[in-house]
Amino acid sequence: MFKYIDIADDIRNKIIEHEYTYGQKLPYEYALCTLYNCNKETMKKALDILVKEGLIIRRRGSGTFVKAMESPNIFTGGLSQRYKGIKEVESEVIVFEVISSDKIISDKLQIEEGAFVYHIVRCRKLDNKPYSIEIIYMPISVIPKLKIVNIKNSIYQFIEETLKLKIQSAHKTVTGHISSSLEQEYLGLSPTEPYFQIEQIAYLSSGVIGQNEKTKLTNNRSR
Amino acid sequence: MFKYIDIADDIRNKIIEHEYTYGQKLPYEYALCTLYNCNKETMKKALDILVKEGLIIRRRGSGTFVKAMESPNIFTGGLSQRYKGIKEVESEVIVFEVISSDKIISDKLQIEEGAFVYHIVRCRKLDNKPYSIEIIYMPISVIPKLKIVNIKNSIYQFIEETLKLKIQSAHKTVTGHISSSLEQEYLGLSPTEPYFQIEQIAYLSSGVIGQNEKTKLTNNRSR
DNA sequence: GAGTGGTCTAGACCACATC
DNA sequence: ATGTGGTCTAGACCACTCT
Repeated sequence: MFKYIDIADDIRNKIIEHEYTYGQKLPYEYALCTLYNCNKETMKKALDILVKEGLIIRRRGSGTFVKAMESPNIFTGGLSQRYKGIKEVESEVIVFEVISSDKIISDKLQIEEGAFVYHIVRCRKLDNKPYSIEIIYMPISVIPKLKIVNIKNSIYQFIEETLKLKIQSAHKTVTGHISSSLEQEYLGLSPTEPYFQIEQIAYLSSGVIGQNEKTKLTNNRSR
Repeated sequence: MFKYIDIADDIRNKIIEHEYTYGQKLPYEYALCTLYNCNKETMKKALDILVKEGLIIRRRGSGTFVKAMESPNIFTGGLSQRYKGIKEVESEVIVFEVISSDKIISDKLQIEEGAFVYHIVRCRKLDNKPYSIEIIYMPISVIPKLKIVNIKNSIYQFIEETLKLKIQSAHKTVTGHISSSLEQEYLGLSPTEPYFQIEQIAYLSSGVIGQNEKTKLTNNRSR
């Protein structure tokens, strides 16, 4: 019925059938436009669908890449959330260490088993009431100089504002669990009280750090 | 930084501050374009943001409306989901009756307390394994002629294909719960096993039934 | 500077809703 | 028939990345 949906379907099939393989760069946008005989905006609509589905990633200035098996840069799990709302949040850092990754973690992050990763456990508080435990595993190669003060608040904020790196995309999956003893202790749950687990995999816009100092943050909204 | 985000911010503020009130029709798209000095596509991008946020609803041929307090047409709750995946689904109908709505239900559906609603409880099965219980409340005025055969499979499908009504939008909220005895019985959960509750409120594109018989369903995808 | 995506526009045409 | 949104286009310009 609609061109951009047809195009998205076609490209999705090519990804599923490995005609476009993991990590591969897709043809230049205008080349795709020629191929599908459509306009750039229409192509963008089509590709935006696949971006939402997590199949591809688009990098301004670089290109469009098939994402599925590409390495995420951060893996956070076990964010057990009890309340929503946008308020000031504080974090109590429970664990901050560098460990050798086991199979599960190395799989999630697509790194070599045994590679060193930060292991961070934070208890996040809202109005002094704990509302979530966040467990983060992140390869030390992403931010070799991470310090404990950096993770007292939002790690994402630290990454974006201090290190001038952009979180390119993040995908979340939600599952339900019975609270473990760790959660019970820090969140004050009863032994059978369930909670949410949100697993998030984040991608930086570039795997490489630094040399972005010239980037300016323009926060001025027009109007 | 970007015009369409600024416009969305501005209109969102006007909705929050009740400058545009619940149920009100927003100005014609081109009028908004004039107001914000922008193009139609840009305006669409802006409004699409608010659609995603659930603040407005857009009806082709009718207009754009502030949604928050508008009456949903269907309220389904307690869909406790254990597995995901797209496979064939069967439904065992556990309850199919018409009841008088209590306060909670009438609030959710924005109808008069005591108004008659269908009360449907279905156990959905995947490969003969129960995976969810779905509890639906729907004003009888939406589909006065609903029969039990119609709900053996997807109610949404029935509504869309047989009655030629379009589900205009649906919003879901997800919460976690300990399984109740009902869920334990039908899903075979242990007493403390948690599950998901997905509460969904669906809006039809029109509150009025019938007289849409001329609508054709064109399923032929080009290419 | 060259390559690549993102935004924005003006205008055409189409699909659906309402009268 | 008229009002209203949705899609699509051609082209301009901007923002970011990489070398």
